[in-house]
Amino acid sequence: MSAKRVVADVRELLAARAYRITKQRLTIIEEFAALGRFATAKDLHKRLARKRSGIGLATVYRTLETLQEVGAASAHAQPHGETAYLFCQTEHHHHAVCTKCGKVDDVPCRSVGRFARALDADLRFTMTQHRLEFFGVCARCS
Amino acid sequence: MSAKRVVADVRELLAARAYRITKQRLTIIEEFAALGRFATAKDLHKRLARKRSGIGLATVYRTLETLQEVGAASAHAQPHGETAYLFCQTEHHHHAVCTKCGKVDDVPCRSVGRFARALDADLRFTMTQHRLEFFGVCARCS
DNA sequence: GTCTCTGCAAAGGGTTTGCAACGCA
DNA sequence: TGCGTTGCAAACCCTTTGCAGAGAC
Repeated sequence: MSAKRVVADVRELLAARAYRITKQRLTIIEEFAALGRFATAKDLHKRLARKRSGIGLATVYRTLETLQEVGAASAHAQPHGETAYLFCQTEHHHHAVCTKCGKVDDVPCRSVGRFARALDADLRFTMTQHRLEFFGVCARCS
Repeated sequence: MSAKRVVADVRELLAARAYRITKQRLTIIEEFAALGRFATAKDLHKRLARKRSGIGLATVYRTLETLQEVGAASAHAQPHGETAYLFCQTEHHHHAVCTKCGKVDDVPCRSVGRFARALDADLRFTMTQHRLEFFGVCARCS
C-alpha cells in the first residue's frame, strides 16, 4: 500500500468522526505510517523535529490518541513506563516483532480456537479475548 | 501449595543469590503470594499499610524488582502507565485472567509449535519468543 | 464565524534514587 | 562489625492539562 493511499485512508477515518484534517495530523500520520515499527511519542517527535515541522510533543500524544480512537494505531505499554505505538489499520490480528531490525509484521489470528477449547477443558475457563505477541527474526534479517 | 511452603521457596531463591531475608521482604512475599492476582505496587503498599507493617512504597518497588530477578514475579505494564505484578514461580507459561473476579490461572504453554510453523511458512519469520494472554470468565464466576 | 486544534509550560502520577539509620549474616 | 536494606523525601520521566492564539470547515 502506497504512502499516499494510507494517508488518504486515515483521512477518511478522521473525517468520518468529524475530526479535522490538520497539517500537523497529516505530517504525523505520514511519518508514523512509513515507519513500520513501534515508536514512542518521543521517537516520533524527534523525527518530526528533524524535519523542522515545529509540531509539539503534546500534539504528537494527542494525535496518537486520536489515531487509536479511529482504529489506525495501537498502543503497547512497555516495562519501563514509556508507551510504544504502532500504526496499523487492519482488523484484529497479532504482531511478529523482529528482534534485530525492529520491523513488525501483522499475523492473522488463527488457531486460537484450539487454545480456547483446551482452556475450557482444563480450567473451565471461557476465553473472550486474547493477546498474542511473537518475537523472532524476520526474513530479511535471517 | 501452602503459604508457608511458598514463602520458604522464595526464601531459598533469595538466599541462593545472596539477598538478605528481611522482615519486610517476608511480609511482602506473604501478602503478594496469597493474592493470586495482579497487583500494582500501590495496591500491595495499601494492603500492607492496613496491617500496620510500616513498609514504605519504595521498599515494595525494590522488593518486586528483586522478586522478578529471582524469578518469583512477573511485571506487566498497563495502558495508563502503572505496572501490574503477578506472583508466579513456575516455568515459562501464560495467564488466563478472569475479567470478573480478577483471579489469574496459569496456562501451560502448548500448541505454540503450530503458530511457529505457520509464521515460518507465511512470513519466513523465525519465532524465538512469544507472549500469550487470555481474558475471559473463570469456573467460579461462570 | 464557530469551534476544534495547536504549542507552550505547568501540573500530574508512577517509579526511582540519595542518604542516614537500621539490622541481617 | 560490615554491608545490604529500609524509609523518607526529593528527583525523574512520561503523559496530560489549561489556556490563549491559530486554523479548519
